[in-house]
Amino acid sequence: MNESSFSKTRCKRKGKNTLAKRRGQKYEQIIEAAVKVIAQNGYHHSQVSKIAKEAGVADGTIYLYFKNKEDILVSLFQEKMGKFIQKIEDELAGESSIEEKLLVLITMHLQQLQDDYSLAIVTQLELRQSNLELRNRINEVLKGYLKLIDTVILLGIEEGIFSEDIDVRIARQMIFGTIDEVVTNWVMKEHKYNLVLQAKPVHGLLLKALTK
Amino acid sequence: MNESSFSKTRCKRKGKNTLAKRRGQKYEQIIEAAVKVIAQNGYHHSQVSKIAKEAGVADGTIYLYFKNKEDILVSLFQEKMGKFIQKIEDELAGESSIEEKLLVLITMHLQQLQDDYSLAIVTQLELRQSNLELRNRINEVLKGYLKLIDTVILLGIEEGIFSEDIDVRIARQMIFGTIDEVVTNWVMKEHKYNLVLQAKPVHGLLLKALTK
Amino acid sequence: MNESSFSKTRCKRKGKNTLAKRRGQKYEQIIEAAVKVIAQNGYHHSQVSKIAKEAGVADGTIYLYFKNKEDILVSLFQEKMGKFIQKIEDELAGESSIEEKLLVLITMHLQQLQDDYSLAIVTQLELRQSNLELRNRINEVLKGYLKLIDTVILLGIEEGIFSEDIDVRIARQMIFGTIDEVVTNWVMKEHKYNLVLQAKPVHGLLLKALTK
Amino acid sequence: MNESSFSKTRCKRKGKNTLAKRRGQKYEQIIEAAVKVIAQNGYHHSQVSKIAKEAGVADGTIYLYFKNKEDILVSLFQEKMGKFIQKIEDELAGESSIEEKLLVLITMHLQQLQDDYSLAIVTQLELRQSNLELRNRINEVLKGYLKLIDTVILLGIEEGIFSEDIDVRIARQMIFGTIDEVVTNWVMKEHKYNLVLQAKPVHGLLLKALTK
DNA sequence: TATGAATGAGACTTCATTCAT
DNA sequence: CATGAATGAAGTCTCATTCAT
Repeated sequence: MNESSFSKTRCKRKGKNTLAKRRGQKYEQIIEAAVKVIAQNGYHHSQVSKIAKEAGVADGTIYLYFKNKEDILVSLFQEKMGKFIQKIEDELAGESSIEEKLLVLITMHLQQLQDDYSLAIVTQLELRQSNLELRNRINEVLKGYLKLIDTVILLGIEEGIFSEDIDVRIARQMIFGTIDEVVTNWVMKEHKYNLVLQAKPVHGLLLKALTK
Repeated sequence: MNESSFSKTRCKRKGKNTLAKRRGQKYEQIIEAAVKVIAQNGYHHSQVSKIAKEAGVADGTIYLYFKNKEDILVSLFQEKMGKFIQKIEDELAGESSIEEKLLVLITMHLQQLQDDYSLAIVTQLELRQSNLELRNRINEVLKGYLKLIDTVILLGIEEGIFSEDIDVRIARQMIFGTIDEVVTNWVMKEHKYNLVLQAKPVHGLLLKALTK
Repeated sequence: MNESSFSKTRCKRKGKNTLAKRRGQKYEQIIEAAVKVIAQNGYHHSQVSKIAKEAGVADGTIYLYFKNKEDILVSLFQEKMGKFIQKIEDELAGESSIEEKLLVLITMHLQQLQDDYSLAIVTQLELRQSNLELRNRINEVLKGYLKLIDTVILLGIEEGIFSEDIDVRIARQMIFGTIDEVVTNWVMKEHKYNLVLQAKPVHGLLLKALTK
Repeated sequence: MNESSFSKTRCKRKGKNTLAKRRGQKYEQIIEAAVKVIAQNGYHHSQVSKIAKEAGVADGTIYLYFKNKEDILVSLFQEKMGKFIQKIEDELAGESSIEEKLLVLITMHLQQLQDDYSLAIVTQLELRQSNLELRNRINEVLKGYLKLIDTVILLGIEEGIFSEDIDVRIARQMIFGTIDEVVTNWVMKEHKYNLVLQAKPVHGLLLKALTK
């Protein structure tokens, strides 16, 4: 994910052809199939028919659950990112010190992508191969995560641990940019090393940059 | 650019049409046209015919200078990135202190992309919409820049300014990831603010992270 | 046909679209359209779109039934030649004397092509405008016919009518080469005379060559 | 060659741009290059530029000696066939008996193509991949050879050796069709056996067909 | 004569989406 | 709800030919 995408908005549709049923079992099936197929074949070789086959449904069925192909991608990102953020938020709540909170954020970010390599490929590489419109929608989804990072930074400043001179936006871009870059490198190196082990040194550098 | 691409390799062409041609006026014309067209229309709407028209040459002429459409992109990146790095290297040579060197690197990176918004769009957004093979070739090109960053980090450690505990790879990922994220945000916000002004605060944070 | 092509092999298609489809009505439609279009316009001016239009289907539909353009040609040949041979075989079974069998073979060969001038153009002229790979596949199909000719020759020898000194391969090449040349000439002369009437004199010469 | 092509006619061209210079050294070079390139790469992969390169001339130079690409093919056939026929005619003159003449004709036909495998590929396979117009021009060239065959047949009848009931056209088609088929088979079998050795049995069959 | 860089028309094939069943 | 056969628009690349030098 680039720091440019994340949200919970859903396209509304009216009348009979609404996608109200988005919560069916097939909806999940298709999302999972999409992650798998895109991770395996790459964005440009992931035809709707291939996703449908992997999901065990007919091509046309896709369009009962998603407006179009792009909508699969955005929904995929929304689904996965929603859970991604939720987990981090839950974990953060249990920590008291700001240093711990930052470590947890970094660790959880790395952990979750290490645990789901297919998802990592999709978020770090394949999902970026999209047009501007799609990227903007993805950014809406990403915003939730960025706000979470902002919260941590602001809390650190409030508590007097982080310098009050810090430009929050830039600090957030540093945190997200660094972690994102670490993950992308890991993916491109075909995850040949332990990603979560990078959390400690990353935490060290970022904390040093932020603290008074 | 993702921290994953940069080099000087040139693809070979068969027969008479070899590298010699790449120095022709038309070669430059096509590269410039490609940057403009891709920045304007996005990667997926930049047909070869559109680039040819913008360059003022026939469609077929493109193929006298480039192996295929993808080759235009890679060459574009090589061409532009070669100059991009060269400028930074030149500027770095003039600075003595490591703090200044880091500031110059950040500033030049931001400056060059601010000065060429079309190029910024292409490197930050459009060029990432490529398949894995293309991305690997781009990464080769990017390597030169990453090595440059490594050089600065190692120098800082040598001089006793940066902590010797620093993991160079991670430090490099932080520096590149942060700057890259700053630029991408600027591009996605449609460059409504001065990008170079971000250099100072970015420098402040990164320097703080690295110094003993 | 050159003495070099004939078979029943079917190319495989991946996924759902397998041979089942080849029995659809559209499959036949496309084959018939291809014969007509190629006979009228020549191989090199028979675009897929033209064939699709003649068949009354969309361009893309062609690719649900055929792997590519070449596959239309091979399938066409297989389809038509299969019936061609079958008819001759059926007719031969009804004849007792070897002389009659040879006459039937010649007559049927000429008759069938005279009855379908479009097919004659395609087999004698257009289908030979293909690359080596295609020609080899066509030859596979043709083999069935050549074997049929061999059968007749061997029977003649067995029955003591044909000389046992005969080189079967050469005799077969004479029979096929002669009939093929007669048909090609008829086609190139724009079928201005009755082709079947050539059967008698051809039969006379060939029989004389073979008999003891 | 199909029994459908051969002549000495040359397209006339007027004014300065005439191809009067067709007898230059380069003319021969290009013809030889064309035979070699077409035999090696097949008709469809024999671009004008490839022939030019093989001939050691510039692409444009081709057009000083030939009207267009097709003209190279026709000229090639004319050149080669002219010599082909001449040789057979010369040889025939030395023979007295009609049986000997027929044997010489068959042998020479096979011999010349066996001696020049590149030419055999071109005449038996590649040259047939042409459009109707080209084929008609080639047939004009071939006529000379067919007339030669007719001459032998008529002589045989005159001398009372061949039956006077023979249809000369059909006899000629049998002779040419048989030899042509024998050669084509040899080429497609990648000339793995001695072609000239086929002359005797072919002669035996044809002579038997024709004699009283 | 000779060159060879430039031209530009032309076609195969893919694949997201629809809709009759 | 589900299907999957059918659609048809759209784009990359080749290569015969030209023409300024």
